[in-house]
Amino acid sequence: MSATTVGDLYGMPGHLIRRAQQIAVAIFLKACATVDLTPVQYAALVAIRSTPALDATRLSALVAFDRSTLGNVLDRLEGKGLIARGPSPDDRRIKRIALTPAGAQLLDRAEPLVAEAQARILEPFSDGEAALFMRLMTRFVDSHNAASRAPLRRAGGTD
Amino acid sequence: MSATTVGDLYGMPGHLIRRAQQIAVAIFLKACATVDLTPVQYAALVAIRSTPALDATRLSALVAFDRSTLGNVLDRLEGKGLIARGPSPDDRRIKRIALTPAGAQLLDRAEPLVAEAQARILEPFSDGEAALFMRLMTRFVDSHNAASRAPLRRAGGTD
DNA sequence: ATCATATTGACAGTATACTGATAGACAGCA
DNA sequence: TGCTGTCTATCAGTATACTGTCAATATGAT
Repeated sequence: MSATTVGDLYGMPGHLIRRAQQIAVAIFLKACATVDLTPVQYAALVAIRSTPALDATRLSALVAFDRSTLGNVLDRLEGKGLIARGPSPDDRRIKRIALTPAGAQLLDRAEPLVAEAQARILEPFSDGEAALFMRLMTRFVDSHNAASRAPLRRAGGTD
Repeated sequence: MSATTVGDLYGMPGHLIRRAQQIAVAIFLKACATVDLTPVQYAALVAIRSTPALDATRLSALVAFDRSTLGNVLDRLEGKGLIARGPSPDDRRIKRIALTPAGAQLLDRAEPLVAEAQARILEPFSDGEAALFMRLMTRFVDSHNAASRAPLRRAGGTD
């Protein structure tokens, strides 16, 4: 039989990945408390800044968000005055998304904080281990890219 | 200067970990569709089975859930008839949690499915890489254990 | 015994994420 | 032109998480 025990749980990749995500988010939020940004909001702002005339569907593919979730994220960013949404001249289905000046300014302030958070996330590792960790994780998400509902699709030209 | 671009995002540990979690959950849910269990629900059931006279607070520490979230998880498990909650004879604040026969049976059915999901999660890796991945992840969550709101605390005796 | 403190379970509020459905708009084809 | 299929944004429903708060209950110190 060999029924699973709590101890077995700790050795399951799914459990470790869930814990890692809990931890990474907590570190990010703590580091970015002064700019009041979540990891997802930060990623959205970065993608919006570096991609002109972006629409929600393309944004969701760029940063691997679920489309259904993205609408709420954008609502919050718009509510905070960090982005603006307007109609597209070409296609009336599309809403174009752009940073406001306030959004661009906040993003500038956020960047060093995010860099610090990322460094803190890798703190348990030596330089070599960190590189190895990143290589393994990159291969993991690349190999499994199609497995989640929100697969990442890199932009055509802009980045 | 050197403003972050979308491409930089892909190389951030936080982003990779978020993607990995998306992927691992998707694989789990697909594998366990026939038993209708989420990763968190499965972990709760395993912990409940292997720990007699468990209460919610101790359970949350065992599997590193947030206590506020755990109440809802237990509500759902109770609604599905998989667990039962009753008062403790010693302490009227505490509700004891136990598996129902239906819960035990479902857990038995779930276990091979979960094992398959865990194997599929590690599929991108060779055996050696998978072991390395697990070692790095284990050290990661152990080192950062205190960083999240729901740090894991292993049980005293039972496991 | 009483009072200060801690613990337990619960709740409201916010944010992320997925499923599935829908309405509006576009594009290619008969 | 009208039909069909596709794409866009959005919504309802469910599940996971975190913050902060609260009342009821225990516990330890006095």
